[in-house]
Amino acid sequence: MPPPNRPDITEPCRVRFAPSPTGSLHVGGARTALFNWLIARKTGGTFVLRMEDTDKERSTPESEAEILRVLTWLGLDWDEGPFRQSERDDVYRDAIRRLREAGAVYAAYETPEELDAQRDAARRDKRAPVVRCKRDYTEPELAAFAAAGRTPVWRFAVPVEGGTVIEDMVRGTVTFGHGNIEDFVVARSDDTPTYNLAAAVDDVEMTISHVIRGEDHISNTPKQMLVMRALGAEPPQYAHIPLILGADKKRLSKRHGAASVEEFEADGFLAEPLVNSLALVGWSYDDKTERFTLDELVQAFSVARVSKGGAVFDQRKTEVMHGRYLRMMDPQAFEDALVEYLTGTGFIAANGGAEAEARVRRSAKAVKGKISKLSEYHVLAGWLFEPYEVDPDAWQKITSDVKHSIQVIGGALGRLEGLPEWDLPGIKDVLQDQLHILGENARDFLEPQRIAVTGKSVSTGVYESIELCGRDEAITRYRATLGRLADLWAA
RNA sequence: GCCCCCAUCGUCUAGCGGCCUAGGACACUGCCCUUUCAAGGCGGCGGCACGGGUUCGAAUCCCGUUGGGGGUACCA
Repeated sequence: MPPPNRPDITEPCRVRFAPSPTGSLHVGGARTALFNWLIARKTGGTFVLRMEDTDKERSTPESEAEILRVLTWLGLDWDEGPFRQSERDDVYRDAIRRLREAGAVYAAYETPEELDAQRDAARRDKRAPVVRCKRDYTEPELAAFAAAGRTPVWRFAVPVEGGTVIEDMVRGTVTFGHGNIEDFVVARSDDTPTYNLAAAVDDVEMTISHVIRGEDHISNTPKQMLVMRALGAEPPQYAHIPLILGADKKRLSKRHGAASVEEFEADGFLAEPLVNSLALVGWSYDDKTERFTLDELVQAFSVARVSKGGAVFDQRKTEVMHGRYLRMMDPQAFEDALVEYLTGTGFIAANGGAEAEARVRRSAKAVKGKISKLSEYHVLAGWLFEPYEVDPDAWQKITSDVKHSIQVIGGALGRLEGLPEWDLPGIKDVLQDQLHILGENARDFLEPQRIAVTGKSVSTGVYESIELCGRDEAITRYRATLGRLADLWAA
């Protein structure tokens, strides 16, 4: 579409998705992965997957497995990796060694208290709370530290002058003055690398051409660029995409409801329409088009059209779009997806296995026209699996005008009993005819029928429900309802 | 506090100096439907944060204010 006046990626690129395996895949993370994947596929580039698990406390193999699983479920396949930073220690060690040789880093022995004091003092002075550590220890001092078992961290010696500028593909030129960047730690006292070191080294080492990541990383970017340059490498291009927000405009998190892809999956969302919705958070194609298949997204996506501002994730809209997707799906594909979902939730097993599956399959068509996510199946068709019972709210509706209900339900029952063939067209014919005879409007006539056969005020379509219920059961239900109504009328 | 970013209907957005009396989608709402409810169709409500510039002309460019967000660790 009308290409905005912003840089784009058109050449085959090497991009990466680098989550830390500390939980399930977040909607925000999924969207970052998606944007990277899309641009890789669009340009014929390479999508690299890298686990940033340098935090041994919080990283778990379960989380990694879950992230891989969800990425696969979403349809985002990777070309290289998953690499694990925890397995690349030698790479970082070597980088730190080179940094030391170049004089770009120094050993720092400050205690946490000393660091706090330094930052507090700066804050009181209304200056940036940056840490600059002592570098000119004497031999005896160093010997004393060693004797006391104190091991240093290695800090990057940030230049005192100047600044680092990012030519960001979505934000434009962003400059950070070196005076505001502290001498950040690149290696912990136990010799393990920190995020800023590992990420910088890996992006260089994996020859990443474009780093597309959340805006929350933008203040790390100058640090990583400094590391890269000290290592004699040119930084890649950067594109910092806006954060996904909750309704309160804060970064989307679990307290906003469903915040992980896993939760959407469990709630009966399908991957393709979910990806469609995810793509539309912080990106748009033009002033109208909103429906995209995965392939269409690959064609249409461009980083030049990524928006700058944070975007509230509208779950309601996601659901509505999802419902439309379901309605337009191939009937057989929908049926299979439904069965797969209900098998996964244990619904089918809990309701008798094969027999229940057959019933689900028979009801799929009727459900398809109204459902917006698969977890709603039980709302529409749950009655098919339960003993007949009229819900209180439905009973209230039907008894607000008992006489009318008896007339309408009784009339329909008579016609249904006389049906030679129990099929949808026949049921429809006969009920519509009855509707004519009674001179009713559809709503007043059909509502009681729904309740008579399903016991619910919300369900699959009336005609479909009657058909699905089966002749004997439907007639039994009609008679039961009519009986109760008659008792009420007599009283 | 300090650094960085952002700012069009409630929400997601189109818009890049005149096509804007600001377009679409979701939500909300009214009506229609002898296939009814949470389906569908047709309408309606609703926005350029504010103040200064620049310009013949600004939602679009510049400055400031206000508001929101992110960062500020031996987390990533």
